[in-house]
Amino acid sequence: MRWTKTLIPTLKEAPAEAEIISHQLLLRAGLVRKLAGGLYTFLPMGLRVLRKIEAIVRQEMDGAGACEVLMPALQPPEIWRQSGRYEQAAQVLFKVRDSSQREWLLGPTHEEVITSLAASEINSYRQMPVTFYQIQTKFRDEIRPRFGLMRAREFLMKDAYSFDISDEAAQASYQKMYDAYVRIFGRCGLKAFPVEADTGVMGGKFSHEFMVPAQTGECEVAYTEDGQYAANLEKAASRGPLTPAPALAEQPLEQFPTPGVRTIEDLAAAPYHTPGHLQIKTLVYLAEGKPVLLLLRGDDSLNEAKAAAALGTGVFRPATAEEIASLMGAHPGSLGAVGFDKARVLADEQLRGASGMTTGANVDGFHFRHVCVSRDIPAAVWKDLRTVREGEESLHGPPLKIRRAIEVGHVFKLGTKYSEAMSATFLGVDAQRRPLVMGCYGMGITRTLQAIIESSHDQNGIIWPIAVAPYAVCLTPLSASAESEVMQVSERLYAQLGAAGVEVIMDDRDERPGVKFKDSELVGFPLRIAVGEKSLNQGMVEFCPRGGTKELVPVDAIIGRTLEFLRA
RNA sequence: CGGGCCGUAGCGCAGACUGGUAGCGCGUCUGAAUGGGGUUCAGAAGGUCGCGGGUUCAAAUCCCGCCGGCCCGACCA
Repeated sequence: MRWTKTLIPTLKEAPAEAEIISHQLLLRAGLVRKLAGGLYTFLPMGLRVLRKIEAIVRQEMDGAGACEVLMPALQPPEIWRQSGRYEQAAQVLFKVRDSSQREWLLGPTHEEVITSLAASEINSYRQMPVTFYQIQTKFRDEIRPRFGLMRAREFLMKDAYSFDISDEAAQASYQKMYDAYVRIFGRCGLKAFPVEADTGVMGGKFSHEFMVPAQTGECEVAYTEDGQYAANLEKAASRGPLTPAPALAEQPLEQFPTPGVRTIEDLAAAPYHTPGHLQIKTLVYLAEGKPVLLLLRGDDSLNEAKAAAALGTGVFRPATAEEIASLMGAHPGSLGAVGFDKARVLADEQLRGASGMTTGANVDGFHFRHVCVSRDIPAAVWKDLRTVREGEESLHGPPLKIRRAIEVGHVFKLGTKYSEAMSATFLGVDAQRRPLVMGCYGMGITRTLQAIIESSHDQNGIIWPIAVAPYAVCLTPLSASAESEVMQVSERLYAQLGAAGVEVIMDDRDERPGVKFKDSELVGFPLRIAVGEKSLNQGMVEFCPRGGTKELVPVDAIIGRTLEFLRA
């Protein structure tokens, strides 16, 4: 490819809309352009990278025994009603109507479609195990598209779905995909690591997310340095807070006035001097419309993913101030569960056995002290509700650390959630009809592209791993005039590199060397071969690996040197 | 959906408070010089100042409404 024949609109300055470095570089290097919030056009360089990632994914999926299909992006709402996700996922579903006002959905994912396919086509245990995958544009009505391709409304995703006759067999399919993911991210030059994850709206038994460490990531991961444990913060568990819950001698419950106290901090300050870990925090939520109290230690914070699991539903929200007042008879700041029986009470495990605690008296301006949780709040059901904190002991001992990361893949062991809902069954060896046992395996292709940039760049631009670079080599003649020796040698090298199977782009623009150097580094080609008069006079051209050191190589040795570099 | 900020040339921004002929840098085009790290000089093109209404002799500027964008939060398969 010749630079003048393609479109690489590089930018000196980063557009104001780009907050994080990878988003800025996507735009500055001319990989994509925004059409509207969360909608991007892929320009030639960006598209080539996307295709490279896709090719790696296809190779590894095929290698893992999966077979490719392509499913419609437009889907009938009926199958989403069948699976129960029409309401569950309503917030992210794009809905459209055809000319006769019939409703359709733009698929955010394809469990329903593949399950309905499996329901009709897979009938016997002889047809399994089988795994299908597809690479498709998916749509999500994101509340807030953000960070370029990281959180877009339309994005490219690889999804795979496995079907098995039993849990054990499904586990094997899951493991194959898990292994394939490790290889895919490795080939993309990403240090992605698996973490235990919450299954969320997908449902299912358990799941792993593949995370790329990045300060700008939207996820938080708790892990131990020995590599034995890593989990999404939504899921992470520990042995509990560093300051243990008190187990003081029981004393009679005592109400005392606390005028003006609204927060945990207020009560921790003078004149009360009751630190957060000696307080009980009372949160009022509405789960599927019904009130429920969630109790935590004063210094702990609620983990909503765990709350969803404890409540058995994802449909819940904090109660409003008015709802709280009418239910409790008191306002936030003075709430408590002592003697309360008008709603379910879920208490965090850390409160089990706690005594000598302080909590709101459910009367504005008053609190209770000497609360013994088991004695005074007997209705409480114990659940894990808290978010772990850095430094706490992990379940196997070493302290937890927390870091931010980008989620690039998510694999789920689904079980029979979808197959049961959609009557996808098969006949086993014993002639018994059973639901298919499923797994699903998502990978954000466009997000992976951006994650590579986020984790591989310097102050001059992107540094593409060879495996996904738009072109492996940027051939850079430092003169554009066709008669010059520089250009003639460049043309010859261009032809020879092409013949040797090297993906090469020649910067044939009539630009000054500085401009060409800056652009090739911004776009991030792994290798630049500069042909200039100075070195050519000594029979040399310049071999400049991106981010490495320049060396002079004789003209007739450069093809060999290049092939050697690309193989390494 | 709540809170905050912003919409002026392709991009980045000034002008607004204090109303009075639309500006700067980058980019683009022309010419010249230059020719190994975003070079220099001269010239040019390019703007319904987001949209609608109001106040005023006069609105990019003040007021009201709408639309769009960004940030924080809620949400996130």
